[in-house]
Amino acid sequence: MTMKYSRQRAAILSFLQSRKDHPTAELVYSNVKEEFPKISLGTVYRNLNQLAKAGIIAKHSFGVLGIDHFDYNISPHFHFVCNRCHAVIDLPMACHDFPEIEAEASKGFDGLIQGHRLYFCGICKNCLDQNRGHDHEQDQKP
Amino acid sequence: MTMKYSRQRAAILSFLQSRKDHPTAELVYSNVKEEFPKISLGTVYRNLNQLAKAGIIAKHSFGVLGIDHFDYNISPHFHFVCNRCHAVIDLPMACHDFPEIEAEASKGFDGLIQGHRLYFCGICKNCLDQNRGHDHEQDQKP
DNA sequence: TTCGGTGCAAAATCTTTGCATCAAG
DNA sequence: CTTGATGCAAAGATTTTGCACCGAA
Repeated sequence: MTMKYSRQRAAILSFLQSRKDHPTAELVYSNVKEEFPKISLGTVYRNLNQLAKAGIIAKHSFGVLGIDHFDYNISPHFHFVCNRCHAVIDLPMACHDFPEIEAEASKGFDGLIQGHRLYFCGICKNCLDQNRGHDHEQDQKP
Repeated sequence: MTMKYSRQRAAILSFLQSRKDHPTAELVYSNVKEEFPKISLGTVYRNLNQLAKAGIIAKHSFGVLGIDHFDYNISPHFHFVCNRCHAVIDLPMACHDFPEIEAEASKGFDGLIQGHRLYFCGICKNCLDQNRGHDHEQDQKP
């Protein structure tokens, strides 16, 4: 199924390119809506999924609330998810794979291990600054 | 908020205890329903979440389809998620933490890193056996 | 008797899909 | 013209919640 040009898809991709955070479909929608007031959320989802399937963008699902995040940066890198505000942030961490991890995981395991997912959790700088010296019962468990 | 005994919750916990896979709420529901035909899915969710919050069971969200999995085994261990059938399987892998990973992730990062999540993906033994020598376009991307 | 638990149904979230129409090639 | 893309609304799938009633302590 070849991909035909569309101004909506171009706008979606361009918006994604302009941000270094990892927008949700809803956020993409509300921003692209400024240029295309009649665009529908369905179109946004269709295009994001299509671009992801084509390997042009990346779709990440961190277990948080079952919400997908989309990333223009498809080069391998690690992510940080804030336990408080759920922001997704790139880590500057050098991206060496940990190949020994998969080798070790294979020991004594019947199936075929093809890859692994690793991401980090904690409190982002914004949230740290916002409430110093408060209690934070609302934090998620690690 | 103290926890009062209920036969439904006991049955849910007992079912979870009987399995070494990681049932979804729906699966817990359909099984406990045999003993309590009138139990509702809402009750199952309320109890699973309550037990998880109390630290009696674990709730895992692997990015797959936004479905939660519940685990009677709360001791730290690693998981494998099948890209084809989405089964969640415990790995026999020795559970040494990789503490150097978090130290390295902190370098050059403003926020506070409190933990990380790591799990493995691939094809489980069942799926490997079921279709040898076929194409597998339906496999998810790593 | 009191207060947490249950069943039921409705709602909240996030995402996908059917269909008539539109527009790129 | 042909086929993919859009907008809209409806439906899916998963999880949560309001409420009246039930049952453990």
